[in-house]
Amino acid sequence: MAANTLTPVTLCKALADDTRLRLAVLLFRYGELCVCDLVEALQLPQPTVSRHLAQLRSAALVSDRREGQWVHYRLAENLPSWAMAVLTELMTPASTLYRAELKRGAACCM
Amino acid sequence: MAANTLTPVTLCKALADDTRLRLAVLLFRYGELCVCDLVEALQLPQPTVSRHLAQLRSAALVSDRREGQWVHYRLAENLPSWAMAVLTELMTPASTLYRAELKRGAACCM
DNA sequence: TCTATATATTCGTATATCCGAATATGTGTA
DNA sequence: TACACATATTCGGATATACGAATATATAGA
Repeated sequence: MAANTLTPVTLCKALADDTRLRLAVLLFRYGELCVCDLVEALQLPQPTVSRHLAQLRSAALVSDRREGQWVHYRLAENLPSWAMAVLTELMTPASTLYRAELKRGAACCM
Repeated sequence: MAANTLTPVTLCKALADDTRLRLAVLLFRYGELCVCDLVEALQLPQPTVSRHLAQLRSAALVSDRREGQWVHYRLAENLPSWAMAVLTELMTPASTLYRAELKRGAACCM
């Protein structure tokens, strides 16, 4: 899983999975969340969430920051503007679909 | 390959392949093209192009129109506005990447 | 050091996806 | 009907991807 340059296809592949798109929606909405928040919001096993986060990371779509035992994920800071624009346009319909996740994402493990 | 409702994930899956994204770029740019134009522009075997077009069709992203021996493809007319917005944002970087295809796409089989 | 908690990775397997090659279908024309 | 051209589909195999289960790693605190 080599680190990729973000291209249109790379971005689409990264978001072409329900779990990863839901993760992206949560990070887009809340800015930064730790893995346990994401696990709780998505109601999926922790290894599943970690694996998908690793894919998003290898697509250069998100970055992580460790703080003690927790690892916080966020959308990559240096995202190309076109990628941010695509994400923004996807958020409108996705936020509607994933309302339940967004609700659960409001809680924080800290 | 059942006909899908267009969701954010469906759209991303449809565009998560180099060939299909190039097809989308061509159709976005030229409005309507027949299969032989697309084959010429992409420099790929005709069955390959047909198969990918079928996937785009089953994602409800494109529609086709037969005219004699030719079948013309275009972006679906009834595309949800969010999908058109996402496509529009993807076109900027994709058009840069796929300049050669766009150049070849200017020719028409008629 | 021992333990608990948070997160990441590996392994095995099931399923999906892509492609080339071959073939089928549809349409126009002689 | 026979043939040519445009397009679609099927088949078989290679590769990619997703998942559950188990395990490994990292950090904090007793």
